[in-house]
Amino acid sequence: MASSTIDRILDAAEAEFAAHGFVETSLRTITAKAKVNLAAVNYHFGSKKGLIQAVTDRFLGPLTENLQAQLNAYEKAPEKSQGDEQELQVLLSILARSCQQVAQQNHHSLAVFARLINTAYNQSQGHLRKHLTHQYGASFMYFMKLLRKHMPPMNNEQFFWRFHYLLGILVFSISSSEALIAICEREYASSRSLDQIMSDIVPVMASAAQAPIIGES
Amino acid sequence: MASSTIDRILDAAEAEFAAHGFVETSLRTITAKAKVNLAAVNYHFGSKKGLIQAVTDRFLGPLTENLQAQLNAYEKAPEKSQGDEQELQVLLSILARSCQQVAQQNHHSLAVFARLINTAYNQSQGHLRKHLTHQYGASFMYFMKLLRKHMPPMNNEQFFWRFHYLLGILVFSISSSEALIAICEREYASSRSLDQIMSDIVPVMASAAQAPIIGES
DNA sequence: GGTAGTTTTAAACGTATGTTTTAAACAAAA
DNA sequence: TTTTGTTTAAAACATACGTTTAAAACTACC
Repeated sequence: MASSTIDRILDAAEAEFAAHGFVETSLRTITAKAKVNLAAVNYHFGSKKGLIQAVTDRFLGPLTENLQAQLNAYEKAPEKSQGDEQELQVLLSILARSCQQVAQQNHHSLAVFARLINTAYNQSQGHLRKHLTHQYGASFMYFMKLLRKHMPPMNNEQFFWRFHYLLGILVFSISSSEALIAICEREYASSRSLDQIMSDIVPVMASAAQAPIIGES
Repeated sequence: MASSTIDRILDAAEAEFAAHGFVETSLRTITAKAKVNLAAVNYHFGSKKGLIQAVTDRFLGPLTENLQAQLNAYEKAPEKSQGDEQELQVLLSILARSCQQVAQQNHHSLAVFARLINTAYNQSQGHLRKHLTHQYGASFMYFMKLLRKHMPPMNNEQFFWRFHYLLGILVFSISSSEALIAICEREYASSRSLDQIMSDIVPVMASAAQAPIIGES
């Protein structure tokens, strides 16, 4: 079947991208791992850039859906007046759980996702970032709106920055998780999973979200 | 003079590395910008990897010196019992100020530094990371020791993770600063400098540092 | 001023990359 | 079975890269 080739390419690409980044992995490595002809990538995805986009879209689509569903359930449930700290943790847990669930049930690599965000924000030009915000921005806007309700009062710009500081924790932790886990095992003889990291960062992000605003914009 | 060539290469490399990352910038771009022959890089630095290391060593050397000096002054000054929150902010401000000072007086790009850390932690192999920890680890260990005094009680492993969560805020903010500043100007018609970002993240990092420990290792 | 050591230069080398091409293999419909 | 459209295959293409080479230019010292 034709889709078998496409899927094998996507799976191999995702794994290699996660392990070595986008630029450092060649189409030849991917097609070799996928046991597919080299030209198949350009045939099915047009270009390497198209493949990268396909890999990330395959993850971000289900993620935004899952996130939206969980946020709807959250808003319906009348578990009010828990305090902002608790509420923030609930919301951030939802985000973390969404990432994990989607990654797990579709066998996706969270590291690819994190590196994509990283790459998107590191590009000065920002074509990838614009694609992401244009395609999936709305879903995350909704999440941000809910999050903001339980953060200290601040203007839009201040919230923009604060949110990206939180994002830094998430993105760095996930994209560095492989190295950090390796260090942890060598240094403390303790094994740690990505799931644990995702749980760990929730209270840390919640705390960071609640840090007082000092300067005026 | 010979050092002129070396310095011009280092300056050009730093600027290009900061703008486009390590892999995406070619030696030809660097040597063209430095107005230097292509072979000069391999002659003076041995390889591209050697150049990257030279660029980062040129920053990290002065940084650790500066940091050490400021930390010594901090420890001598008897400004005790300010509360952990305050003390954390003082320490993190010292780190931020060290980065800014060294970057400014030597005209270095902080973005290069941040991207280097990012790259170091994204490599599964981690040669760069091992070089960094071996070369400059001791200085930062000292900083971490001071920081830990004002954080919730936790074991070594928990502190290891928490510290890297904080690092995520710093690294992501700086390495994405160009994109974030551009978005901010377009979206909120407000100009923001990297100096302001460095000040902004101090209380956020302090808050994150103080987040309660929930799970047992 | 000549000589030894160092630096710069221009050119080439070898290789790895993304992409394109052309034909063959295949699938499904007539 | 023939035909038509789609997918796969092998090969070549063009280019960009890091690196090396060998000679020229330069510098400093005797």
